[in-house]
Amino acid sequence: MTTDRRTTFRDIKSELERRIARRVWPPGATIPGEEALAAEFGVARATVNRAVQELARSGIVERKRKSGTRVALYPVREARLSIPLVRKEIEAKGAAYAYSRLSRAVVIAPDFLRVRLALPASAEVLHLRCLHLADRVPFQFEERWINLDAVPEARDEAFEEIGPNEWLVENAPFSRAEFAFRAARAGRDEAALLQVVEGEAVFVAERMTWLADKPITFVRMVHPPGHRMVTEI
Amino acid sequence: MTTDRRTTFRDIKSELERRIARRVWPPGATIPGEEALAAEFGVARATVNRAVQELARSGIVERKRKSGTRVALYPVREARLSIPLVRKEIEAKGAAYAYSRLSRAVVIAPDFLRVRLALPASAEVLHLRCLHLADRVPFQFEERWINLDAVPEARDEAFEEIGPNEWLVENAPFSRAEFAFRAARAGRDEAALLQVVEGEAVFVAERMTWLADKPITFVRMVHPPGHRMVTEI
DNA sequence: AACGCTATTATGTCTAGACATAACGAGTCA
DNA sequence: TGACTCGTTATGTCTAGACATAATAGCGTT
Repeated sequence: MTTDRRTTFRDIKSELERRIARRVWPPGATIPGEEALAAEFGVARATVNRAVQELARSGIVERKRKSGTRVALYPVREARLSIPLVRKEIEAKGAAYAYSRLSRAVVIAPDFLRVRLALPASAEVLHLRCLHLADRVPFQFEERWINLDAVPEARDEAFEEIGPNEWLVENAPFSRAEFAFRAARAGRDEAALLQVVEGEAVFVAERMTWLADKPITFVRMVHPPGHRMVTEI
Repeated sequence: MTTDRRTTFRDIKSELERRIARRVWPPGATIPGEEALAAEFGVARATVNRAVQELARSGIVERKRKSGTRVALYPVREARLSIPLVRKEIEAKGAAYAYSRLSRAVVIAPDFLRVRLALPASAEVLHLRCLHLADRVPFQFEERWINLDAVPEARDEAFEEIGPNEWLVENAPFSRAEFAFRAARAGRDEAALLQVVEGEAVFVAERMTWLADKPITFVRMVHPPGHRMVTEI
């Protein structure tokens, strides 16, 4: 006996995907309207709507009122890149996490930071340097600046037990963030901390965050060679 | 006269976001059920459902049947990383795009590829090496392998005018892709092609794609130093 | 105490129908 | 010819009600 469940929006979504993949509807073609698809699959229009909307969100089709829905010519594939806490990332690998604060100082924001975060002249920031280890091996060197005007509570935190990342997650929510990833050569300090040869290729991730247009923090995270940032569609 | 439109799921979503940001519901707290929120906002439960589901998708809350919805303790922030065609990427910068095929050969899949794509022994693949330039400056070195079992048409394409990326977009759709990003040191060949010093830190992006569990292609894209991959939330 | 069944509960999804809204095209008027 | 208006159409969203499903808590049995 077949378990004849009713058709879900998922069924419809994957059937539409299949047709697009098999070029029943080639790139650029307009696919039938929601009404027609609803009739074909024997479901309510809302169900078709949900299926097609999800396809649109993932960039496989493009929708426009009145014009209809068409298969995207150059699908802008979007990978979702999840950015967990370092600790979570390390624990997810099954490794033991360890954290160490290297230095902490309240300083006048250096020029490059003033420019990038649009800080006023002589703004005070908290400068932190930390190391995150996985199974006692250096995993990430973190260099962070926190805008003390936006997060004055940071002035009273030593960051000896808890990493700035985790502390900020709990104490300073952000509404907008900007990420950048690049390759760089390890400087003398970084190389020593990460226990690699000076000049080695390191993976650098930078992040700036804001809460309602007020800059919160800028962080540079340096990973030793071999580190891979992975994602999928 | 105020245009009193009715409350949409967007209104509800942003109100919930606001409450979470202002710690009306601190991290870890359980927020009211859909029924209760629907009553509060004076809307149908389906409307609340959509709002909360979108929050769940972006990682701000976590939902579980029976247990309810709670504010994520460590919100797994998800950046959307759009992966356009190289050509589009270069043109978007306002630079002139140029493409050049360096080599093309049908070969037995090398071991590392066989393993990564789970190809049978002695599977034939098309090996391509190409260069993409922005304003005559090397922008990306592309080394690609195409599974000829999955995409036999590739055997008849010279790839002298059109890049494998664009060709595949139009001729071999994929349903799943896996990306990896890392830093590496430029080998002798790569360095020469990208016109950088050997051993320089280059940004490497790798991508594997499948169509319904059938491996399509593996590509290694190497960018010269200075390249930044940027995204935001 | 350990196990397995059952009722309960919150979310997940579907339906049928309705109105809203963007965008195009045709017809109207200056 | 050009600007404006209005109807048409496909998608966008909401409602009210229903059933589905996962997960838990509590109960009873061994």
